[in-house]
Amino acid sequence: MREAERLLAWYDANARVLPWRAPPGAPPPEPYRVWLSEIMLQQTVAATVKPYFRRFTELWPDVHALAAAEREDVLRQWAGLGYYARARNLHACAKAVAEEHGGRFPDTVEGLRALPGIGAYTAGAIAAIAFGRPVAAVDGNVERVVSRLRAIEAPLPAAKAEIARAAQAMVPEARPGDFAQAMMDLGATICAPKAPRCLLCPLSGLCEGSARGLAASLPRKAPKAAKPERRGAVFAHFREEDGALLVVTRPEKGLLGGMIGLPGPEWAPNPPDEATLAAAAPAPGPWRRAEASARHIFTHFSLTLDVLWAAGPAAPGARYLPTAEALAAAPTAMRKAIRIALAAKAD
DNA sequence: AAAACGTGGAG
DNA sequence: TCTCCAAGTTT
Repeated sequence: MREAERLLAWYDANARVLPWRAPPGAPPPEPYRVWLSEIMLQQTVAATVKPYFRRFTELWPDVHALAAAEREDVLRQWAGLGYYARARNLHACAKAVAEEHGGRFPDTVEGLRALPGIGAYTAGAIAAIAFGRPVAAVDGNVERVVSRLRAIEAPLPAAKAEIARAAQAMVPEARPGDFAQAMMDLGATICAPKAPRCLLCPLSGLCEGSARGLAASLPRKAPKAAKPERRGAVFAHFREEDGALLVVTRPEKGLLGGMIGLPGPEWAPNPPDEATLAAAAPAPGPWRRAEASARHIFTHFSLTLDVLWAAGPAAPGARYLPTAEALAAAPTAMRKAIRIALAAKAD
């Protein structure tokens, strides 16, 4: 318990001020806001989340409002944040809470865990922060802090269970929500991945990793696979009357699922040949090739997208969006391609 | 159980 | 320019 007390004392003086957070010791924020922020924060730094959180809470102040929203609007507002399955699950979860739970989030780890998009970490975080349950919320920060504190040398992900047990053993009965956030703040600001600032750490005297000079090298991780290259092409078709851009909705599942994009052949190790290109063109052309290509790095592969553009009469049955709207609703990879098409057309 | 799934900031 | 990787979940 000594660890938790030190950490909470540090948190009382050093807690980051964040829009989804209550000050140390204050009553917790609404579960809806805790949940929304936790989903957005998955694999995403706080600074990136802030404007999205503000926008979502303005548009949809509670779970009923979000449940009643059009899914397309939710995805559009999420555009740019990445991991779009989160947005699809967010909407599904809002509907489940509104329709099956009377608009109230479950207040237990098990109940939360059953909702779409809520895994072990997020269930723990909501249970602790919104409902005061004495449970650990083990994210990347906590794995780092705990593996250093206990000098756990087994590599991730094998060490996950051991780390989770050690984390749970640290959770205090009082202020478990503040404790969870304190662990994350410590990991984000002091117990940093590369250069831990042990001199400023409230737990340094209790830290076995620091004592043994191991802190900066923990947690150990299995080496990651190399990133393959993929090539593709997209067609930017501008409707001649008004310059609106032809867009398609990407397949429901998979990469950028449900988001809008520019049409084009499937991405492959090699650039598409002429026949493949011709078969994928959404309108007659003639197509001009932009000088620049769009380059985008995804989690598990790198992509180079050639950009072909043309202006002409509307293709029958196609959807056209004003370019500003297309840009706003598109995921980043597609935004890059659209910008290149716009620049080429302006020349 | 390993792989799929985004993006941008830091060093 | 390049590597690392951040408040993970799903299949």
